[in-house]
Amino acid sequence: MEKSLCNCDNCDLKVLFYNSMNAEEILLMCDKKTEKHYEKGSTIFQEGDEIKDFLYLKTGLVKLHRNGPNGKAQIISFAKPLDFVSLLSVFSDSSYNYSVTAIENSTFCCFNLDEIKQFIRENGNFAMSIIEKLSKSSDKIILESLEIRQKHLRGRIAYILLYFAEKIYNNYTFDLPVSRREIGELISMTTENVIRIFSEFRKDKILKISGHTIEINDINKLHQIERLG
Amino acid sequence: MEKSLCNCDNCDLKVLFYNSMNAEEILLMCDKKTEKHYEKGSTIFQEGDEIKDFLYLKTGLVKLHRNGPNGKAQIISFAKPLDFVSLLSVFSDSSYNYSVTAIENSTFCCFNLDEIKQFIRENGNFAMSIIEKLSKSSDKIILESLEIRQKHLRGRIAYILLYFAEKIYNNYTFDLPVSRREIGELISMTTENVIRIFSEFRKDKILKISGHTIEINDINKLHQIERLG
DNA sequence: CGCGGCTTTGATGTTCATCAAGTAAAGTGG
DNA sequence: CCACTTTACTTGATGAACATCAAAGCCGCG
Repeated sequence: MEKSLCNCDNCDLKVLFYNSMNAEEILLMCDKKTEKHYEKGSTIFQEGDEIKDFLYLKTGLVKLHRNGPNGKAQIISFAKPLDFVSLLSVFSDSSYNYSVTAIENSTFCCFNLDEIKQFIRENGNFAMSIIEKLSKSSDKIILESLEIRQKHLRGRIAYILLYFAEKIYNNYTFDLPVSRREIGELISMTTENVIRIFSEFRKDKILKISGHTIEINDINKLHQIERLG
Repeated sequence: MEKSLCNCDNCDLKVLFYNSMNAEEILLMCDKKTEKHYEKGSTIFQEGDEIKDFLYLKTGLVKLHRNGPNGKAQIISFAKPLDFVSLLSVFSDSSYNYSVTAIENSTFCCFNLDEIKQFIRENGNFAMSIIEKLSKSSDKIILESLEIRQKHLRGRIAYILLYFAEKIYNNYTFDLPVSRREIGELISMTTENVIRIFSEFRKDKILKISGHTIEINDINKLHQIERLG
């Protein structure tokens, strides 16, 4: 959790985030920003923590998760670089109603939330950018959750495999960054059934599996299962 | 779908929506606003329609819904007065990715979206109000969807009954504004099972049912089922 | 009156969670 | 480095939860 000033010259966020700022404003913002690094497996914040920062994932991969009232763990979403992480809660509550944990070593850009809010008030274009980004992020999570609710288990597994391949790694061969249990927590099914359906897909020659390494062999069939399952 | 200028003096939205405006700005906004009335059952807009307006539900009850890729209908959420209806899509897309239909006779306050966006740029406090409202609405929908995914059918029915009683009608006796099929579409289960579990709850003396009129007799038990089911 | 949509119940089979038991892999302390 | 513990993975058997199919009654509406 070392802290250091960010070198904004090489910062990918600039294009997106600083769209609406002039050079002077960028410098100002840059000065107030810190970078924080988290090791794989470490907790960024927990359900119930007070919201003081506005966080933006620069590198790595994290999971947003919570505990249901029945005690069952549930993963809300994964976030990859340039996704908001401060999404839910941040503008609607004073404390987080979900936790964030690093799945891979991750770096955050970290702003003071009050300063961000102040800047929203002062800079209309920045406000619109935030609204658009926030809106897109929410839409995506809502749509994904609705889709998963309509799918059978096979469809859900197809969905998550294509998600990793096409949205996260841009490659039909990849290393699963999460356990079978975590996949179950994300798409609302038991660990055993995650494994069972992986095996089915392997037997049907749709996948090659060795440990956490997945190779999707029959992309069309997987897409078909995803759509109809 | 009659149009008329809104009488802002008696408008409930003023407190919430115009929080950040001075008297002059309110008058300006008021001038540009129209009210639209929709009869029960009529369509406000459909999936794919271009987004030109910013809509706010003043009176009535509507459903936000969509069609899954498999062709199955799905209700995303109900919206009651003072809820945003222009929520999903509006700031993130150029066309709606869901439809809105009136469940009860409904009246909307209707603004031009571009003018709203312009006002967001010009008025920082208004921007923050919009962000907070948008954020709260999204959070609610996301959380509800996550909760439903973890519940068994009995828990889902308990959930939706308590939702109508406590969130919509503020009364443990109420008329269901929707069909059994629509309830199924909202909480992802078949019409038959909605009916079956209604019957179970009736046999267990938790409910009295006659047609669309529901009376919740055992509130504690229903809450318990909602939590653990 | 007849048609279509909503409601209800029962019978049936599929999908899925749970339980159990075993193997493999990964971390821990001596 | 090895014994030990824990956690992850895997498969099978079983029963519960759920969807589907079928049939019938009800009601509103043209």
